[in-house]
Amino acid sequence: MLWTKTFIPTLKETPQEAESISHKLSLRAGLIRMLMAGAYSYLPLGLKVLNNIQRIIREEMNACNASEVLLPALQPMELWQKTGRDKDIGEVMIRFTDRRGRKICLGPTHEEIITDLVKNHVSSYKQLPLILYQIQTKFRDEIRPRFGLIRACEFLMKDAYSFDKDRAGLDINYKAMFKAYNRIFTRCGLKFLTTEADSGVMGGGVSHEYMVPAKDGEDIVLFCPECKSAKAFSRPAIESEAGSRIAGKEGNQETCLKCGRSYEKKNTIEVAHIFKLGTKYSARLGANFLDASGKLQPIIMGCYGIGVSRLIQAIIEQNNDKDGIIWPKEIAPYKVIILSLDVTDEKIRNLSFKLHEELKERGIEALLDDRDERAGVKFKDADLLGIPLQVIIGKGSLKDNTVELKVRGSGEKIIKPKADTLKEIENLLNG
RNA sequence: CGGGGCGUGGCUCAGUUUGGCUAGAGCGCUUGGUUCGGGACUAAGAGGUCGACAGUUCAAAUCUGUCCGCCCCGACCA
Repeated sequence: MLWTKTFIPTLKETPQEAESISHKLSLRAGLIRMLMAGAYSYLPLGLKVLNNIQRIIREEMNACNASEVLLPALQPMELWQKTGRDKDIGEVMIRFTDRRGRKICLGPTHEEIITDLVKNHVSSYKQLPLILYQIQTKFRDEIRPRFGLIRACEFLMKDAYSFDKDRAGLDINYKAMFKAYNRIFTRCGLKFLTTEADSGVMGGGVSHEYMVPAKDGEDIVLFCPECKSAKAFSRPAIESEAGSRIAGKEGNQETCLKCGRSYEKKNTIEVAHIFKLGTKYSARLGANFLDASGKLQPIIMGCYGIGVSRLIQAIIEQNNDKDGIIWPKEIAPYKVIILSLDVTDEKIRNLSFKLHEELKERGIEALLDDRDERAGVKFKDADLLGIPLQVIIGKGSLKDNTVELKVRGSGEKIIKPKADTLKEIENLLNG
């Protein structure tokens, strides 16, 4: 892709609206723009990142024999009244009445909808287990949207639902999802913790949260440095510039239950939450099946959510330096950026375009900075965007018949004979 | 919703305390010249209902009131 043909509005200064690092960098690198509080537009670079995250999620979900569906955002209120969650969820749900007087809401989550769907088509134990998932926009009228994509009123979620004939089946699927999630977040370049958590409004029994340690994270986790166990913490402790402040309820468990060590508090971003739902939804909505002995049973369910759009910023929180973003390889919007330092020089220009084509032929997506800008501007923007590998084409490389590469993460600069360019790029990307 | 902060060209901000001439600067944008490997210099330009409405006043970006928007802290959550 040519820079001049796409839309990458980078900013030299941080817009007033941003406070957290990831929010600032998302705006500065031209990934997103705010339309209103809690609603963001994804620009070309942001969308590419979002798509890469989705690709990883799909690969790992499909590997668990989960099948992708896409459910409506428009939902009838009746279904929510049947489970009683219309009251539990309350004001967070965006509701309205259509022209025919139907009571409608914009889906904040989809347990009711998926259960209703499965109810009509699963009637035998022979059809179980079943895992369905979707990547879809959720709507929540959040009390306080904040930190850009971290807490938005319209956001992208991956939600998976497992349907089993017994508890043992649920345990198997739950474990499979747990492992899949570990792979997903590792591939996203994240360091993360898992905690046992409250299931809250979702209901059911066991649940785990995936928490990404980040300076500006909203959630506090108690982490045991000894046995590496972690625990959700309901009392937030915010380190502010004015000093540390503690608010909320007292009397929480301060030492590790397993080894007695004192917990460390970590600020984190919750990127996923998985639940063993049991029969809460199936029983209330009548999603039953006939077991091997011909007895009617409610389907045993689990649900598994990932905050997809939120992940963009969670990843940035853990992968940045003073110059900008440092994308993990699988997430990067482009693998390579070619800095054509002087596009008015025909030789430099031709060499840059030629490399761009050659990379394309090899299936390597590169961004070619073909703007008529000074070198300094291109260096700064390339660092800001965080594309893993920079190929710098200027007078120097032309003269010596060499190519100059810079690895964004390490800052390492590599000079190689021009003939080895493609080989070296492939080595660096695969290494 | 409660507490705090902010709102002035696309972006960052000055000016508001103490009302006073055609509302400023930097960045960005357009055109020319000089530059050209880490966000250049220079000249000439374009671009603003000073968040909105109402009020006070000879006179309002500036004072008063109401409303709206955005950010931060709390309850909520992927």
